[in-house]
Amino acid sequence: MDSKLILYNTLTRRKQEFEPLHPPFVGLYVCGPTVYGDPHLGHARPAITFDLLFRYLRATGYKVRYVRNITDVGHLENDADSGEDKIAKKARLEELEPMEVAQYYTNRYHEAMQRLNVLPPSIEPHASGHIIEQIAMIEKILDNGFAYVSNGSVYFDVEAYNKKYHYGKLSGRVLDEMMSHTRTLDGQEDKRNPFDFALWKKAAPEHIMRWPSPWSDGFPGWHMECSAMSTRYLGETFDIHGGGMDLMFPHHECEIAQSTAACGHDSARYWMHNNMITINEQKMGKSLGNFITLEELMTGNHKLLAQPYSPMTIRFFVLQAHYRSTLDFSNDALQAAEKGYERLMKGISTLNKLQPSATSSIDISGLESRLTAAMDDDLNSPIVISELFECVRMINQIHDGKQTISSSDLEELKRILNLFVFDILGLRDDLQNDNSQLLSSVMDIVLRIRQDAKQAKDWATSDKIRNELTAVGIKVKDSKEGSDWECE
RNA sequence: GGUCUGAUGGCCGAGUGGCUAGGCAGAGGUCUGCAAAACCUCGUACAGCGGUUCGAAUCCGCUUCAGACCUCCA
Repeated sequence: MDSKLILYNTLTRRKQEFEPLHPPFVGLYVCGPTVYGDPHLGHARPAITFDLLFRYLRATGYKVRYVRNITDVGHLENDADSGEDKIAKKARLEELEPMEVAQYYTNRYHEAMQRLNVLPPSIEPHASGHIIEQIAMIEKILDNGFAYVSNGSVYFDVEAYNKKYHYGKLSGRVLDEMMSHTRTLDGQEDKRNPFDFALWKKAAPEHIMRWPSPWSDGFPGWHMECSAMSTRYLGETFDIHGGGMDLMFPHHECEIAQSTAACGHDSARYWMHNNMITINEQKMGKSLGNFITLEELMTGNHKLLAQPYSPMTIRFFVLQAHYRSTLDFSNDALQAAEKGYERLMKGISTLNKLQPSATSSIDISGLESRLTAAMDDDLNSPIVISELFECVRMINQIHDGKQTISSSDLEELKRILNLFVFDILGLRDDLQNDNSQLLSSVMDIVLRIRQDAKQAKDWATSDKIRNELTAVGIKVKDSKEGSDWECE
């Protein structure tokens, strides 16, 4: 496929042509979930966004190493807290081993991702499994003079770093301005400056998750894991770093600072950030308590949900908006996505039933390049979908006998749609179920009986068959050629 | 207060100097014994006020409103 991918790079605040360091290889790192709670709709956005990127890069011939971490340690409750991290806190509440909690929610996350047809990353490293790498990186930062030890903890010296480099280059912040607007919090007496952040934190006696280090028994700071693991698996410099917009500051800013302080140069060349899913125009998030878990969405078991929504409805809903736009949740929007998804899938199954003609009255020559151009333009999946709906209209016109398609065009159309609908957008036809083969044979019999009744103008019988099928969720569709059917 | 986004028809959402996506919902029609599906037609929308331009939803300025980040968060 001939493509020239353009991506919006948060670092430069503009769209740039994507040029990998070592083609055909691409290194992609994305911030994964913190596994202390059930995955919610907010988690679906970055997962699907970067799944789309992963799939598209692969479809265009790149060999991608996609690293997405599991954060199972290291997120402090807050700076004013005793330093106990979230996982340990949750563990005490549930009286479970911390790793049991992490494993449970990791499994839950994987289940949800599988249902959303999100491909597993190439490597899924755990923060707890890379303490050694994190300690080594902290030592390097200390050696380079951009960190200091204080009372068993290690802090990043933002001021020293900013003299040589630019702290704030990603988020557009200026250190001097930040200094004049920073509140002083309690429990920060170990730090030289309030905006210094922890690289290593000494554990309080009651803290369960702890590891030995040259400075104290403790645990790594919030941002260390991503710097350490991206370097470990993708090298000091790699192609793309992704994550949610809310991670831009401080998380990604600190990652840049850490990697630069340790290695002397930038790590990721392209920074990509997906936008948030909002609910009543507010960010959906754990801290706001307005989130809907993916399980609730799929079962409909939540007071805001009018009905359950299938995983593919959710995926389609996410893909119908561009990843850098906020996407507002509502039942109306989800229901529209559900209908749209069904229309697309019905179109694909109609395509597979089409009979070719000697010639084509339709023109599909520009289709693939339009679809590719849309994806190349910073992953514009909404445009891809609008093109696909044009195809559905075309398919239905052919089905209705209003247009014709040659066998070579038919094969080409099937190839292109399979590529974009299933391989790149990652949709799955969930409208077909496992018993479809058997059901289809049974339906053939039933419909033949009904056809006989119609021939005999026995409308009472034919209507009875149709009505009773409708009652169990099977819709009968009559046309000139005969009868067809579909499940609700 | 700082940094940064955004405001598009009933709803969701692309686009971003002239040709004004797409889906859902709605109206009319074709087809059909009826129904459904499908197909055809239709809404002329871009927060407000100025400015630039032959021409702006699209560029510039101001105003209003909303959101994100600045403490864990996708």
